[in-house]
Amino acid sequence: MSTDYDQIYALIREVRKGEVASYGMIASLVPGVGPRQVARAMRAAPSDLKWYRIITASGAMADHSGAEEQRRFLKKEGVTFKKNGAVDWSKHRWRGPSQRWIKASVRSFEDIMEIVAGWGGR
DNA sequence: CTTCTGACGAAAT
DNA sequence: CATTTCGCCAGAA
Repeated sequence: MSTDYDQIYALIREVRKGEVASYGMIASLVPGVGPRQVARAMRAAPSDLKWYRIITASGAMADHSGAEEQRRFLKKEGVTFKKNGAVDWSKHRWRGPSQRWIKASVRSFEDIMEIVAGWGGR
């Protein structure tokens, strides 16, 4: 549904330069949406969306044709990688949505906080 | 309606 | 770590 996609895009716009989020992290904030749906939304992502800030839970680039390009974009934004080539989550993990986004969410502030806490802030 | 297919994820091996 | 297995679930065929 287009509505879900818009929710997903809105969240990704919350991820700032030098930060990265996983498909699962984004999905967990949109009721009824799973990781695979976030991935599906990426295929039709608006050209101005910073799609490359979304990676897999393991820290690797998802398996798609633009993976190499994605790695370059992230590097250019200052994202660092570990020996195995995966993004260093402890240094670049997205902190969560802004206050403004939370207010617009159907979910309670507490629920959002619990979800974000589950990402293991480190 | 049934099957197949993923820019995924968590757990098991 | 790397691989495999299975759960998920919206679209396409």
